[in-house]
Amino acid sequence: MFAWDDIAVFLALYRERTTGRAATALGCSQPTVVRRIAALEQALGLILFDRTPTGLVPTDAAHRLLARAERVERAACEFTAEVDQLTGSGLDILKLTFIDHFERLLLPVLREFRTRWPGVQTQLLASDRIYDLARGEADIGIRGRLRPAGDEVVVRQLPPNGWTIYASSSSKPDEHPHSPAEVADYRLALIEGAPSKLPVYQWLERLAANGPTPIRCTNYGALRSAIASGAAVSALPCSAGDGDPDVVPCFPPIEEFDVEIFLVARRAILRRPPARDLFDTIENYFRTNPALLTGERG
Amino acid sequence: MFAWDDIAVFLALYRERTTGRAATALGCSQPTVVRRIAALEQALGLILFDRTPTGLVPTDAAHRLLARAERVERAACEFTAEVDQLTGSGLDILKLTFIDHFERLLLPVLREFRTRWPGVQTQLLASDRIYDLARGEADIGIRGRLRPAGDEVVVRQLPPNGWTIYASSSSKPDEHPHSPAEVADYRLALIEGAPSKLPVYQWLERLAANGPTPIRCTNYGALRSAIASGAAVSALPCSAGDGDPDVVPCFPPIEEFDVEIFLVARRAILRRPPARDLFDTIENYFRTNPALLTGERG
DNA sequence: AAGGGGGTATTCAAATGTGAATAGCTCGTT
DNA sequence: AACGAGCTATTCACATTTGAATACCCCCTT
Repeated sequence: MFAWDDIAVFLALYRERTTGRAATALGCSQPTVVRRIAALEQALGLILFDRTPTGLVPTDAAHRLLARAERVERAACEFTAEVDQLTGSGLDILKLTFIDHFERLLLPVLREFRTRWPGVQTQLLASDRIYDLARGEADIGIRGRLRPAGDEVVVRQLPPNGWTIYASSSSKPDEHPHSPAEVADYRLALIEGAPSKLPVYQWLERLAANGPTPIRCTNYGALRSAIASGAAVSALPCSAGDGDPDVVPCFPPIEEFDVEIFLVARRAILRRPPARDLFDTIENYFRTNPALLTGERG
Repeated sequence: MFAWDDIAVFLALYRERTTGRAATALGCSQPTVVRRIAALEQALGLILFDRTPTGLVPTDAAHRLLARAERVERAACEFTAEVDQLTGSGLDILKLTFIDHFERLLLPVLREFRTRWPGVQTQLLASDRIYDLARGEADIGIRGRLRPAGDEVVVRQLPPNGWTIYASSSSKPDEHPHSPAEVADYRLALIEGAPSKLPVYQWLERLAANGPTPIRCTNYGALRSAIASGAAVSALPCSAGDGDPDVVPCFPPIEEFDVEIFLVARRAILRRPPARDLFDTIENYFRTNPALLTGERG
């Protein structure tokens, strides 16, 4: 059996990509990170990172495990959130809830926020459940598709989340499509579950019906792996794909597949300066860097 | 920040009720359990257990935290399940998925199973997601309400899960109802989310509309606390309430609120003797102790 | 009243995990 | 070719955590 704590090491390493940065993120020393990740790999019987002179790069196994690891982290965050409700010490804690991969997109913002307000703790809650901001289950969040309603919440529309087709960054120019019309000629990866209802994946489903047998994935992590490995091409949100060194966009985002995104906060919480600051910072961050969401357009 | 590992200590202690048994369950020594739980309480700023000469009894806070802690545990189990899929070493692992509190109900069975088949590992997967047995995401499970279908799975109907109204075990006879007709006269606790669709809670919703303002809970743990504390009465499945020292049934289960329960296994997995054994043992366990599910009926 | 069995908490030597310093590696630059 | 920046891995003295033994406490039985 492995130590659950080591999952935190895995996540920090996955996000920071070097043992040194992961160590500061975890609040321990660099040798400790080396040992703990080695111990985890040993316990799991699995290589999670390839060691390179520029840092650690996650193996395929690591990509497939990411979603599960994040679930553990979120469950732990919810545990502490509940603790804080019980102790009533929630006064200086901000509960955040973002759609899936946005957590990573906002890492620099959150890091800077934590240094600016060292006394304020931030907690990331699970996003697969719909946290009801009006009831105080979360303070600030980013929601997709449906505009949140109600007097209790303040809503700001962000630049739309663009989507396009991605291929492995190691693929040659002729191994991936260069326009939507060419997509049908390549092996596709499809996603199952809730995301499969997005227009872009429904489009891919229709294309796949007449093309080579598609690869079916149960979550974004697996989908990403399928693309990164070069086994297939598929759609990803630009907010996830554009920052990912292992995949490249095949062409600019397809506007009709844009998904609306909203920054939401409890009205009450915004009276507290740190919350107001974070809210404004996030809004500003995406307004000044819209390409993070929309992708690079012509 | 606390150590995620200590959540495992909390869970073991919650289930075993003594530091000694928790220690053997965790595979560490009794002093370690004492220190780790003390450290956790210190870190959280919360008393989780009252120390008595007969063992540790969970405080109200512990009851409210149980569900969150179990989520962490399940997420961790899913993590290892994924690891085992990746390493292909899943040969001697049985993946189980039960509806919520059944995990605790089956503890004695699982413990005995583990001693009878020491080489076989058991993993409990999250039950809030529907694990598809046919696809091999889980091997053996207990499902409610809908009879699972398909050629890939073997299904056995278990005795129905009975439901009745429970009150605090410290309440006096005149502080709780003695028949369904009297229920409307007491303060009720109601549950939100998926369980609220069960007939028994819909009945309570209707009763509450004309009675004192009800207490609303978001999960079974909170509901149980509300009842145990004496703040309200409400419905619980007999499989959960009858084994709970802090609550007492007010009258025999109401038959019309019975919920059908099915034991399910992948057909393929039953060819392996340990799986077959566990399957038969669980079925037999509930057939010889139907009251565990149905409750004590006049 | 004495004794025994169940529990929690404490002690102390031994095992384990930790961090500062550093070795050793691969790059791009001079 | 030498250098320095940036990284992973190792070393070793030190701090922390662990477990066997045991103290201690409560309660039931004799």
